[in-house]
Amino acid sequence: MSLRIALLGMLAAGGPTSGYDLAKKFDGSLSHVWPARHSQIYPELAKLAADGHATVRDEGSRGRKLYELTPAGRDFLDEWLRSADPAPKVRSESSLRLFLLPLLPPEVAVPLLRAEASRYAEQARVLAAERDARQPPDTPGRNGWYAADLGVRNFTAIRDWATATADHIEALPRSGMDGKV
Amino acid sequence: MSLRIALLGMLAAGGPTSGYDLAKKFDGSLSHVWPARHSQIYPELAKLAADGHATVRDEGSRGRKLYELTPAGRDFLDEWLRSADPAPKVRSESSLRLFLLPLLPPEVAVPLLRAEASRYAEQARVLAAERDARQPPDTPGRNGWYAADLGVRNFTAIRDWATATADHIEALPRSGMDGKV
DNA sequence: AACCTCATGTAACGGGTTACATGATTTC
DNA sequence: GAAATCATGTAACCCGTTACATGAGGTT
Repeated sequence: MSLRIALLGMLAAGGPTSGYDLAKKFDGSLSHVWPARHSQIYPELAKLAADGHATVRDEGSRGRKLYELTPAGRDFLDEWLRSADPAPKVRSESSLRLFLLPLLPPEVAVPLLRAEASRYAEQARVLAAERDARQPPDTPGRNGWYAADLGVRNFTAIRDWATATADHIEALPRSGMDGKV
Repeated sequence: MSLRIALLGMLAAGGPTSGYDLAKKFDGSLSHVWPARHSQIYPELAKLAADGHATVRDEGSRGRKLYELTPAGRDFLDEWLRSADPAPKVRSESSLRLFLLPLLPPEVAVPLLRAEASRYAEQARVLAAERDARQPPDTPGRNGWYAADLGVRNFTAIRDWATATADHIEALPRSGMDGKV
């Protein structure tokens, strides 16, 4: 379901869009939330059209197809957004790694945590620049300012955790057990 | 790969464990990072044993099998933790929803954002209590304090975003366009 | 005896990734 | 005219979810 929602959302936010351009969004801002490849996007767009949630508005050059959201698609999207799933699923390989890094011996874990901290700081910096390039929206939902702001806050929180955790491990008295077990 | 890593990590952190008990962890703290069901865990544990990354140390009553990490499994885990993937994948249905909420008309979006803010505040509160019940570890990697702390920071960041976004939308001058487009 | 929890497994299906495949247009 | 980019699609495989299935041991 989520891929469908993400596609409808992009069509709602950006107007008529081709599969090719949607794929670029899924490789950019959306990649931090719900990544997808063109091989998945094209078939899903076809299903969207079959279900009446989108229509092909134009066929441009090179076989380019512009998909447009239908009222039914918009309703479907709105309904999904209104009804909160109490236990939505998260699957994050990066958090899994952060989760487990403290298992390594301190002299290995600390530098890795510091490296992660600066990677996330950098990602936050880049996203913040993107966010600030767009000015804060005066029509809500337009132009992805809020989405970028969410990303910045997430990256910053992770950077803070990595720094605090590295500091904390570093401050521990050395034991002989090397963090094994 | 990630399921395997998560299993090895849990075996590294908790010593010999049964599939049944591992499944409970994947339903608890790990559910925010890498959820998994027993139907996926049991076959993967069998593969782990087949690949020499874990062994069945004991068979208890009721067919209970205690899996133990082997040195090869530990090496495999360490190697994975040391080598950072520059673009690790995240898939989060909840963030997707937050991402798209500002598409709704302000009078709908603002209450939903406030509801999300209090849900995340509550989640942060619960996790913080769990974290503080365990004291900060004096052996790194033990007892999941760092993991819980990461969760708290994430939830808090999202709550802050939802609040700030609701405030921001609320402060906008009313336009006639209802956030559609 | 009935019921609950512990404990492990399998099978069918759906969603996602990687790789394969093709052709049109633009740029050098 | 060669190469890069635009643009769409399909197929095989892997991973994850839901549902089905079974039995042991403890509780009332």
